[in-house]
Amino acid sequence: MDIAGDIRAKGRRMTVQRRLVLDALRRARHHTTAEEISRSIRARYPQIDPSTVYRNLEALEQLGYVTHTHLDDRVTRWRRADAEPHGHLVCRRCGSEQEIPIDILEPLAKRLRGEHGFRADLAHSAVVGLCRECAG
Amino acid sequence: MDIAGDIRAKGRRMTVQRRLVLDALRRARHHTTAEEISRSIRARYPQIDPSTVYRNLEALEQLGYVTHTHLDDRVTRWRRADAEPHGHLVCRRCGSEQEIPIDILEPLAKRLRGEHGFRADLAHSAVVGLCRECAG
DNA sequence: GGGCTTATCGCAACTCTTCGCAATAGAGGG
DNA sequence: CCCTCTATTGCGAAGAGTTGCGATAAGCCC
Repeated sequence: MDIAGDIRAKGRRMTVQRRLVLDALRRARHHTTAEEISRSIRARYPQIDPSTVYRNLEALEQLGYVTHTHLDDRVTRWRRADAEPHGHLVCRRCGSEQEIPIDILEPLAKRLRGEHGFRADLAHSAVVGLCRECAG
Repeated sequence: MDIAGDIRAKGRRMTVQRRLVLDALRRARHHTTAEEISRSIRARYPQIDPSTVYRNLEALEQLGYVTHTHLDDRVTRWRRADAEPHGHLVCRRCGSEQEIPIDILEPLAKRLRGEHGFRADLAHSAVVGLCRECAG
């Protein structure tokens, strides 16, 4: 697919900055933070302002190319939208993270939809608790 | 129960500032933010620094008197630990929040415990998605 | 009550993120 | 290729939360 053309078709523009943000997300293996992306871009292109990175992540999310997730801290994690969705378990004691298949969360999603008409996105936030080691 | 005595027994101290934070949480009906608590205290006692409020919330959480929750924004919500636990549904479009009985989330907690040895605290983070109205 | 130890405080500096605004530069049309 | 429109940018400043540090005062012992 032609991202640039698609973006233009939606009345938005493909700028150098936007492409750099997309590339940084492409290079990143896992979830990254805006601050990390900003630093990696500014290493080569110091003239690019952090606020531009923040705004582009938001714009790219609206356009459907990236999504964000919340682990247990207050930091927003970003990744490409075409990566496969999964859930997260985060230990509140040792901070360890593990990914889990999304279908484990499905029954709950189904129930929330049936009983509350609520379409849950259970990949959006991590499940917080105690991991096997910390629970003892 | 005597909170002051309990705190001292744990080698911590009961200060004026700590008591004010506890009182503010007691007055608050629902989840509040650190910033809100800080403002309400500083209205009467402007000499109390916001950082003191943040540090006290953290200390009181360690001591077991308060807990925090994450809704969909980056803001941490605080409440007394003795309030009854419940889950949250937050609509990512309209921002509406609703509370749900915690036992709806129980089956998932049980499964995560069985399959991953993970003790999930499903009241800790809100479930994000689309509410009935916004899902259409 | 006085002295001692150290948890806690207020302050100042700093980080991360957001916002308003004037300047810039994509993109479509002629 | 030039012109026009406006999405987007960089900058400066403000918000919100965190951290280091010297000063303060809570709690314990006598």
